[in-house]
Amino acid sequence: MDTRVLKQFVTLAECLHFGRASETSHVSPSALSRSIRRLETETGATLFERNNRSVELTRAGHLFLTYARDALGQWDSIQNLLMEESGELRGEISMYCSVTASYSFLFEILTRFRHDHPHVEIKLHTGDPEDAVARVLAGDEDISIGARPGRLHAGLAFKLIEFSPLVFIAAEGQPGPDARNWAETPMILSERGLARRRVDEWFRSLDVQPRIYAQVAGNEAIVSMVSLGFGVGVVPRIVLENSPLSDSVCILDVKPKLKDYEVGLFTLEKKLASPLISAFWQQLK
Amino acid sequence: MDTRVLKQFVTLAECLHFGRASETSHVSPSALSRSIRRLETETGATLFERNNRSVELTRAGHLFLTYARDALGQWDSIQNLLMEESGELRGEISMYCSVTASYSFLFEILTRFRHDHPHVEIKLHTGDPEDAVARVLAGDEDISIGARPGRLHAGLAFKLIEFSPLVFIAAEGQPGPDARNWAETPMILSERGLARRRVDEWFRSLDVQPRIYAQVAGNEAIVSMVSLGFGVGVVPRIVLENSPLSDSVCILDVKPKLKDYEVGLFTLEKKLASPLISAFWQQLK
DNA sequence: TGCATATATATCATTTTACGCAATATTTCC
DNA sequence: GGAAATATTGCGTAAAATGATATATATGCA
Repeated sequence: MDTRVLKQFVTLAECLHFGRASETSHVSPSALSRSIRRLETETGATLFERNNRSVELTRAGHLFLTYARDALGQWDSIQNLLMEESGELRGEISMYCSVTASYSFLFEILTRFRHDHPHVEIKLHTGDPEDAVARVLAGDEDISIGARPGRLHAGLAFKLIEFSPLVFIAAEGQPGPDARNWAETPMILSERGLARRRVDEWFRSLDVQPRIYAQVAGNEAIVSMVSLGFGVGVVPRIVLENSPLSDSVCILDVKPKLKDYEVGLFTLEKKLASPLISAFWQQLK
Repeated sequence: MDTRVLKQFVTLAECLHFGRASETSHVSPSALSRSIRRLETETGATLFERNNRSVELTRAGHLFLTYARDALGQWDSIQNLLMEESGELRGEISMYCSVTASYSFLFEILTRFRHDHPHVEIKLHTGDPEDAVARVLAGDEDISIGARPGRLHAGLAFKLIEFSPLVFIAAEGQPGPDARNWAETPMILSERGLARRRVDEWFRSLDVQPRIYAQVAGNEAIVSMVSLGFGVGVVPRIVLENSPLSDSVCILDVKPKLKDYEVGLFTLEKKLASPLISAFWQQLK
């Protein structure tokens, strides 16, 4: 069965933009354009009212969207049903995590999972772990790995893997923490996200205006810059433990300590109904 | 959307025979075999338990069959819904009738219908009109043309087009009916069907054992043989009216007359729910 | 047991279909 | 009025599906 066209249609109906929709669907814009056109000739209805500047669902398009969502849901259901029937899981899970995560615990998790369910394919995407929650919420990924934020978004499920202290690091051979003048220390920080918020708060509590040398995305980049002596950075300790540069930096004994990262898995609660996601989820712990 | 594979699956599930199923689906056996296999790898379940001698639905196959029927039904529904929405009919109707029917009233009917609904394709199959009812009942065709049988099968809808007398014909220049000795007249009759039953009954009422020269399928063949002087035949008059051989034969004034044929359209009552079939049906009258 | 038949599947050449890239046309914004 | 954005089309290529034929295997019958 060919569900791709239906998925493409739904994607386009949701973002109303051929370029973005084609990207999400992993096809070229021209291919998407032709798929939609084929669908339209096949149904005999115009599904999108579009000119070169805007895309809108027609009345018929709305009707078809309801159908498409339904049909895709039922296809999923029968897949799951047959899966249960055979007792063997099949399908695909998309994951998102940082490079560090993929090197450390993910490797072990995936090895075990692959052994138990050899027919489930894992599509792994790596990137800034600060996007972990957003990507799952947006539906871009089934599961992601990241740090638990203070408040969990409604409908979001979280499973703790381990605690990892958020530590200050400096290049090997820097002056000790007591001698440090924070207002003049060049800092290498995340552009955004949980780590950045915690550090900002930390400086506020000390009533110090930090001197920010660089704002970067991704913890690995922070370690690199710190090891080169550009300044002091803040990363989860687990990043250090998996970094080839860990010998070039040292952890500073800073007071007060930053709150530990709670590293774990995110997924949408509703996705736990899927046997695949559920199996992955259950296996942990 | 690709519904062909699902249709093929349902067909196979119903007849449990690759050869016949492939014929019904208008593909080669090898293509069907591969389609099913693809479906099986895709779902990860064995849908048919088969060796070179028998085909059976597995448990998973039954589940999938339910799904497939449902999915096809919903696809039909959305097609119909969009059709109503646009007010323009699209799709395909399969028809079955005799060559004579296609030459006579069908031409006019189709011309009109095609004008009103240019996007509806008519797949016309011709053959022995005695099969008209059976083919519709078997689901091979949406609509067929033939003579109304004495009792209408349950669920079968019939719409009268016109009455046509069932007449005895002989080659031009044969002796008149009064002089005829029925027991010795070579008869050219249908192998089976309504005409044959009526003729058999007619002979029985005369208490005569007919001398059957040939039994053929198709009224056109009867006219041919009669015109060549092989004997006396019985056909609906409409066949004569559309036959290039009509000048070579003459109608015998036989008593008692056979009951008129009620020529008309057949379809399944449930198919009248489809906008396409319904439109075709409504247009007549 | 062995041969003929039926029938699902594998092989291979061919046709059909889908795709991506680049070019095009059209709309909107400045 | 020009520039940027963006859906679409043409065209060459790659992939997929198909049909004809061959093959393997199971069944029935002598």
